[in-house]
Amino acid sequence: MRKVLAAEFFNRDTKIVAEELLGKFLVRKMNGKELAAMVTETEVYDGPHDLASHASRGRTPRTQVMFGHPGNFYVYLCYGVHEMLNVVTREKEYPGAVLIRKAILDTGVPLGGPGKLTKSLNINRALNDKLAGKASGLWFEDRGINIPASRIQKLPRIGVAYAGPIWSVKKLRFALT
DNA sequence: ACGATGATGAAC
DNA sequence: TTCATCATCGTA
Repeated sequence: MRKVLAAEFFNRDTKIVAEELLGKFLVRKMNGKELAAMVTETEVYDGPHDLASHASRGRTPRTQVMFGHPGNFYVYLCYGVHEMLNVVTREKEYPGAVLIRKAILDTGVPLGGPGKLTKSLNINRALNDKLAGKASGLWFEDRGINIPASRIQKLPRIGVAYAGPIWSVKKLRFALT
């Protein structure tokens, strides 16, 4: 079983999408070859009220992507150094996204940390606002792996202390054990 | 513990 | 146009 995830997969509750992306494969086409990595850690950035989300400051040239089409990538530069990969969730006009934080190559090599993951898979802002799919050279696949809820750990998000005492501690990071 | 490194958004 | 800030990582 090998099914490319389409836009409707992402047009759902952001937490559901973040949870269901665990065990799915992120596939990158690079110079004719396909590199596949199973997603093992995600983070939820959901809605205008989420003070950790870029969208909490409203629609800006950068964040408009989050208000856009579900299934599009949101890629931005972090700390002037690292490209961060997100997928947009929910219907148009509602800002939601899932940050892809970790994955493991089918060779067993872990891609740990969102900055290292994008570097390894040659992902950058050229993919910003592009639809996840074979046309863009980067997509998600369901390869039939079923993840039981007992294997999903819910933890606080990383690096969001600026979001304040409520939003910084919410357990919106999902990790596969 | 800290510096690299540059885009972003808000203020002036 | 300036300025503080930042969804990280490698080195110390």
